[in-house]
Amino acid sequence: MNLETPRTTELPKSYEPKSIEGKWYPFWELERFFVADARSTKPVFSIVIPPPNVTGSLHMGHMLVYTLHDIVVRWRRMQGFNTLWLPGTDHAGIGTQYVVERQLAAEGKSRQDLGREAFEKRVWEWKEQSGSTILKQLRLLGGSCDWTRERFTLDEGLSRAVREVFVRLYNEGLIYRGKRLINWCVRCRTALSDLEVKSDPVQGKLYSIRYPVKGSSEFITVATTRPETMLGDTAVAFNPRDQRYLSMRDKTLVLPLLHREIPLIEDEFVDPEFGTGLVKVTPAHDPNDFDMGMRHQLQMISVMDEDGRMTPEAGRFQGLERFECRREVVRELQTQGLLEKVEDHLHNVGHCDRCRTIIEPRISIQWFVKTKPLAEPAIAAVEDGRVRFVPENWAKTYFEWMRNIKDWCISRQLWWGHRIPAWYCDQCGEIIVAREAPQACSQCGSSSLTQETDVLDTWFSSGLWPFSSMGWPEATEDIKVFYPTSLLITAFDILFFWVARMIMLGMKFMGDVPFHIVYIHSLVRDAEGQKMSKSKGNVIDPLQVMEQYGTDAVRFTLAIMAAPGTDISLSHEKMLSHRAFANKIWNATRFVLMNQDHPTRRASAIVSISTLQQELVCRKSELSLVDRWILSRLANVIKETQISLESFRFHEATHCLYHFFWHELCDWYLEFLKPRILDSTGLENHQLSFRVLHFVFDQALKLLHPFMPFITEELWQRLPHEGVSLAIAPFPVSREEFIDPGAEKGVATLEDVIVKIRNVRAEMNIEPSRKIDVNLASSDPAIVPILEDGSIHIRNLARCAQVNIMNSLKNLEHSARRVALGVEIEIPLVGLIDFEAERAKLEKEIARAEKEILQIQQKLSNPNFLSGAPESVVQSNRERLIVATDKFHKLRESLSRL
RNA sequence: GGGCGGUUAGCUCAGAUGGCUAGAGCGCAUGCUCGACACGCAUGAGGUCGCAGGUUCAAUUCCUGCACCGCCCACCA
Repeated sequence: MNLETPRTTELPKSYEPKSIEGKWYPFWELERFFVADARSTKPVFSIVIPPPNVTGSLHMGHMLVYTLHDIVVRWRRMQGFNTLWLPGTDHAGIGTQYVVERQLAAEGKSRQDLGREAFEKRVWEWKEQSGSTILKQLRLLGGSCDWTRERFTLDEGLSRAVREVFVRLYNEGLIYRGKRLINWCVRCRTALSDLEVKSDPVQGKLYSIRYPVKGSSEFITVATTRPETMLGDTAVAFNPRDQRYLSMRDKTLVLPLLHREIPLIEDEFVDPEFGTGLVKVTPAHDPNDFDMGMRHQLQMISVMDEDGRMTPEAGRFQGLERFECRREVVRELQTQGLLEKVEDHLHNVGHCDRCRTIIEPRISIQWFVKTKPLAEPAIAAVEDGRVRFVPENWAKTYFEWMRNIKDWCISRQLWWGHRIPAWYCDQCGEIIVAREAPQACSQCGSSSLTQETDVLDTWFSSGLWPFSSMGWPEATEDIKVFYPTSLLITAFDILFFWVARMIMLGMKFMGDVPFHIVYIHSLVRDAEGQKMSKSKGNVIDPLQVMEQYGTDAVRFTLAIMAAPGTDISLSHEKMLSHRAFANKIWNATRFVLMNQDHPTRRASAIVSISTLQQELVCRKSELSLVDRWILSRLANVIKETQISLESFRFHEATHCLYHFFWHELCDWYLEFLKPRILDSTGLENHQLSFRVLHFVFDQALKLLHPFMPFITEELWQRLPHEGVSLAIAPFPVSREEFIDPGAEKGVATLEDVIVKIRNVRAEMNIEPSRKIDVNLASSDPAIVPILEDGSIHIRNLARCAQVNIMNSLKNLEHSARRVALGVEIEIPLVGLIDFEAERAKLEKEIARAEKEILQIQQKLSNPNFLSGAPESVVQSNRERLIVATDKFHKLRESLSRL
């Protein structure tokens, strides 16, 4: 037990986040509170970070996902779990390479100028220089990661895991090398997976081209958006159900410009309704055509190279850039009278996800993962609930994709990444796939081997993250203890890229799911609901707003807005109001601190919290109504917080705590207590009340700590406390003994009575300093003792001189009457207000209202006004009339009561 | 073309398995230098819960259709 004597340090009147945020993180880290223990016997809670791009810096999306991580992790840690939050970064192959290439471009250089080795060195340097930025920022926001376990996807250990997986999948035939049509980015000069292609609408043209029929003067017409690809055509197709072309089925066509003979084929794929019902088939440059080419054993002619320039196959168009070639082809066709028509055509075109260049479907030799066999167990794992999605409708999206999964192109012609562990024998061409570089060819024994130059898709290594980060393929302690992880928190946009692949690879190599729950968080948008982007200039920088409003306020804002399934429209107003909440916490606690030093209250600080709680349970009968009430409310709030957190309803947990702290604890409980606290005579029961107060604040700060770690730690350390840090203090547990519906109902009645009296005071303009008498009556025998008990509070909070509790009201003239929850209220007004003056005031206002009504009515009955004035003006006058009439009636009512 | 989500106060949004006087923050109005807090306190105004049907004793909540907005996937050349 570590108890400190209360401090009397003067605290600033308003909360200054900067003055305290800096000191706690180093303390937590130094004390190793966040380090998980593989040998602990406590129940385990583990989570791995979605590794950010190593060269990235914190944006609001990160801030949200890390805040949610930290809330869950801190909560579980306080609950006594052996908690691991494993941090790290991703090498982000194409992304990082693109960034460094742009840097080089600014120096007027290309990666080819440097050469592979020098380029890789350059990227590593960049990584060393900027690689820890985002992790430093993660500390700033309070992320309670276990830094002793930090990993990087290109670490030696993780690279070993990558090679191990590659070799095993290859040996099982689940990785193969093949010549396929893939998505090619001519700028990045690499293959991409289907997921890395984003299709955007482009305003293009649809060209109708005539293909002459061999041995006749006839021709047929095909339509295309990409005339340059016709140079690679190896057939024209129609649907066999299409009667129009059946008679032509055996004809041969002559490809314009190149005069190559191509067949007319029949294929179900062709839609007879579109265009002429005839499709040119270019197997080497279109996915659908590729499939047709495979079905009909068509020749595949590549007319474009890896830079998007025309190959020798394109005849005299060789060397032209692809769009230049398009113009040339069109012009040539036109000259020859083969261009029938050109129409505007809006269609979707694939773009490189990274650099936005238009994708070129291209045939090349690449490495693929055969995904179907991996997908099956991964689908089953979600079907039978071993992996659960929150919100659960995401499972549908997951199934949809997984059930239609296509093979995954994993090779990239990049230099930054895991080099594929395959070697080619220069002698016999044998392919050797191995964990380490082989000495000699397994086939011919030649020692002249060349390693594959391609690297792997970044997501290949990310897909192993939950176990590679824990030391796999070694059978480490960490894997035994922390795998499968408890939870994954991530955004929906990497559901396929990452989540699906982790499930597939986890099932395959660990024989178990990588996590039990996938929580899909929402997108952070700006106040207008727009996506944040640099070009729109609506980006909110987390570091800047953390500075401006305090980290805790920003965290709290994100959490309270994180309703599952809806996007977050982040605004400065929201963060401002939660900064105010932090300030409220600060000042309420400051109030307690300012008053705890009185000798009669010291006693409350001498016991531990658990002892104090037990004492309050035992002495419940001695507690006052409001003490029993706040303890009951606290117990219910703990329960609600618990339930909300268990179901990832962060917005509910935060709402509940916000309301409890501000509107119950501060607005009512502290106000109820003030007279006692300020009374320094030191009566025994005051001391008990103070113990309740102390207990409630301890619990409230603990409840808030996962959301607002800095301010709560600071204040808790200043209060008498047990333990060295809130970070490892026990999370409150709801005690049934404190739940007291009677007290809750009683205080609700008191509050309502007080509100109704204030209501009258405000309406009648009774000066705040003027004390009034009230008569209260209730037919409910249970309420009478509550009123008697609470009359002191009614006097204090409604500023009453006398509170008379009676069987029935006196029915006084010149009084105001109200009904609260089961209580009738009567307030004598004689002597309180100057009836004459009050009446005169009201009559004057009534006259003014009448005049206004008359004026508007006159206007509205004037046909000239109605026809001449703009509709908006007429409408606003109608509205004004309604308002004025309403006001008039209210004033009349008040007058009649006087 | 298929799928998902949204439509509730002036604004931004909560309202899980149907029943509360439909809530919060900001904003607005009025009044408060009441010994924690003006980043505050008190009081108040403001809602046909997108539209049309249906189920039910009861629908903001469940079902069907429609309208508008946003997103994802697949794409017809």
